[in-house]
Amino acid sequence: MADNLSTVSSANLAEAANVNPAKVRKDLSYLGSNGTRGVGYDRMQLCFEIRGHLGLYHESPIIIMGAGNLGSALANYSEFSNSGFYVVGIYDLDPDRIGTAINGQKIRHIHDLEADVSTHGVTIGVITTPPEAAQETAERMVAAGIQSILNFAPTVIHVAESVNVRRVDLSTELQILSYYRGQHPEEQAS
Amino acid sequence: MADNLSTVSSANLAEAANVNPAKVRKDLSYLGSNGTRGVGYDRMQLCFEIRGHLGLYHESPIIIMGAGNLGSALANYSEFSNSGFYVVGIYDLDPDRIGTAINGQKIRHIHDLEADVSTHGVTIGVITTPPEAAQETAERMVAAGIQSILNFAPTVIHVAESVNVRRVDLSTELQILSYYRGQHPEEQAS
DNA sequence: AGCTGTGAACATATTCACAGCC
DNA sequence: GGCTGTGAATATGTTCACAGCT
Repeated sequence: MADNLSTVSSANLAEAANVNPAKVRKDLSYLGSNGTRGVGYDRMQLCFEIRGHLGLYHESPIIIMGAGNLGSALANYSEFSNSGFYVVGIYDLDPDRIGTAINGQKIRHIHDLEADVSTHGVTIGVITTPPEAAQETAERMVAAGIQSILNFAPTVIHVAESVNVRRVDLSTELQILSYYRGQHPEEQAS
Repeated sequence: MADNLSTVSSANLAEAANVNPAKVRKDLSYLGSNGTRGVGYDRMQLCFEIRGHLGLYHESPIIIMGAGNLGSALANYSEFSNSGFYVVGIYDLDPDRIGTAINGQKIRHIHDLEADVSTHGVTIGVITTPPEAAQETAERMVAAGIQSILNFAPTVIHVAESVNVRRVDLSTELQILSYYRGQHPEEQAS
């Protein structure tokens, strides 16, 4: 790791990310050939290129559906601002929660959703509702104009094919760990 | 979907999970052949089989490192109890938080970690610390006897190969959505 | 007839290995 | 000499398609 300051090699990156150097090179090659043979990748150029490809130069507004513990945690998640996202609203049905502020964000009633989405041009929404409300919530989000959904509720939601859905299930993650424990001593990620 | 009550077909399951029926069958076949040709899978037997394979018949103790918003949210996450996990301790360094209770769970000082892990025989730990503390925390967990780590900190941690690590990065999830938006109208998950 | 279980076909992802450039 | 970029080789994952059981 005799680090040159302005440059980084696929081997360096691979070590940091716990992956194979060839994979780093192949993946980066899809963004165009930005490295210099015999030298490596220019750090700044690489950052620039990656951020560009991820669309992080325009900050994207997101909404959070459900102001329970997880929704509140996400509203406070400062990492989002470093990653090109900002929360424009947190929505709930519970009258006790509505109007309460989380990290400067007022919790809003779900009937403000449609207006907010169109005002701010939001296309990404996060579901942190209880599982039984997730499907209905998803449908309402889609109807309001949301195109991409990150679903933390432990349910599979069904929406139009054109809507992008990713599911993150915390229990499932633990179950996967639990399953691998003792069975496969190999690393599967990092 | 002419549902028989005690039996379920790979097509039923596939529809619910948004995947291909053949995949369901192939996956289930790894647990042994539990279906009946011409009929389907017996619901109860299937549940039993899957729970067994995931090791959910013995409840597993877990610990949570970091009592910030996310750690607190996880401590309250009721779905864990339905999935075979229970939280034996939440640990933090902040003196203002220690002793405070979250959902009946007292936040404990990190120096109780080693004793608690060995007393309860904990093998799974969750990291919800700030990123700069994650590596150190992971090392301490491993030294205490933790064998599987679920890492929510936006950092890649490096530990012995024998330790199972899964990373869940909330910003990355959004970035993936953001990347796919507009590019691939196909579904990638559910 | 209906549905599982699975080899074979296909698709995708990862790694190797080396030519080509600096 | 050192490191990228990439075809070819390998490994893994998914789907097809159908034989075989009920």
